[in-house]
Amino acid sequence: MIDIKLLRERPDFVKAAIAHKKFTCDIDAVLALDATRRARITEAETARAEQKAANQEMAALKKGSPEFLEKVQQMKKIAARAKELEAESKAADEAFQAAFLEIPNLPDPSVPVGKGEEDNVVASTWGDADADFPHALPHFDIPWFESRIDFARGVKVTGAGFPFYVGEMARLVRALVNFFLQEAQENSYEEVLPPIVVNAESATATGQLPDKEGQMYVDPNEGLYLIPTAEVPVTNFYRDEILDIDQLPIRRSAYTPCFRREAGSWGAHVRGLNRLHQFDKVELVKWTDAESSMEELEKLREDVERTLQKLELPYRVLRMCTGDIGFPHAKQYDLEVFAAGQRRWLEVSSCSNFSDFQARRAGIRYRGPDGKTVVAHTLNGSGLAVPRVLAAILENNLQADGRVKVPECLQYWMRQEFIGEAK
RNA sequence: GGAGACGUGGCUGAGUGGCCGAAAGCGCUUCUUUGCUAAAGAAGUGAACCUCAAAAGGGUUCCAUGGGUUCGAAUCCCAUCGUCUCCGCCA
Repeated sequence: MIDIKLLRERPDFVKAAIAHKKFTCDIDAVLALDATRRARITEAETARAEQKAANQEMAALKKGSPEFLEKVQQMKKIAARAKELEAESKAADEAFQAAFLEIPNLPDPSVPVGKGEEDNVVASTWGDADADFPHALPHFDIPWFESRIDFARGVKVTGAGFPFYVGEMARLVRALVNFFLQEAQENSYEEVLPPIVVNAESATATGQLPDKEGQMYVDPNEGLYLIPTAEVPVTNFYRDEILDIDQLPIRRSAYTPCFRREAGSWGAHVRGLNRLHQFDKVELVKWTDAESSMEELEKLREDVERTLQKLELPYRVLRMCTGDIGFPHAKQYDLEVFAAGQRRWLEVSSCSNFSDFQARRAGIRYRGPDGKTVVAHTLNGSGLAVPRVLAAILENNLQADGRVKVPECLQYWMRQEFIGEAK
């Protein structure tokens, strides 16, 4: 949710700001609904105040006296009218809320204007994607790939997109998770191990509901959703709470499996590890005050970049354009590693500032220096998603002899320098 | 899963139909006194929304959540959720 006051006071500014986002909404209709709603609320509250005042008088009368009985008859009418107006005001409010929820967050002025993917700006690159990777292969073409990451048995046991990681590959995944968590800890993020199913309130607060319901796995018996990202439970940690400004910024990290139905997005470029229904990810989440979130976004991006650098994978940073940032996003960077076998850039992290948009939905506030409550800002970024990082490692580090060199930073957990030895 | 008890403000806890947004205590904030701290005293101390150009002020709502009864509900009824105790089951 954006700030309703801003919408009322500067509707043209809001319209202009979201004009370049890929979401459409009718600002004027929302404003009209807001006006109606406020009129209805005032009516209903006036009627209710009248009723309450009259009720006070009743309390002074003797019960059962003629005056009392007469008053009761009058009161019935007033009560009925108040009830009616209240229902109207509630309906008007719901209509407004529903429409208001459709308004996307305003992009930050620093976000490049653009229509879609093609207009994203490469902000920086690290490493040499043009270097010679003489032995690189798409990871799914490595001869031993299917014996270490077993898609066929995953299909048998669960379905497509749920592979088994076997032996040293399972250990490599675990090594990556450990490494990511350690990096997060070194960057002052406090680790949490959250629930991986959430209720509808949580999914709504972070913006998965109502729009992206089809992307989540649901348990209709309990009304619970498997999380598509740890962002959901972790951000909701402080839902409906008022924080102390001295606590901010709060930094948290969380490892979880993530579940995505990816309905409709199956097709080309999704072979192997490129897109899965279940994958592991370490997520970084921040809560900040209203002033410092942009600065914290840069720090968040730098934190993730350092981790990528330690893995020695070439990557690039994209400044996502207005047409490609998400619904709740004010600003977003995507980090993509270069997978030399496929010769493709794979998104491994998305670092985002939601400004106060998510926090307003989620009721996350803090008490400002003057004692007033202020809506907090929330941010998050992957730090990092495992399968695509794994894919890039397999492709880029493939040796002439068919083995894959384990990055230095993972050897502490792997206790071996190469994987993919002939079995 | 079965039986029972319970869910009130930051916390403890009163309140069983109108005078209750809610006693009292604790905590917290400010002030006074004091060389400092402590102690003592005084005042203040929830949120959301509507109204108001803004502030002040006024108003409405909120006693787990959602319905209902009633002129009137924290208080009565129903459902849901949660907590605790006992039993069963279980990693």
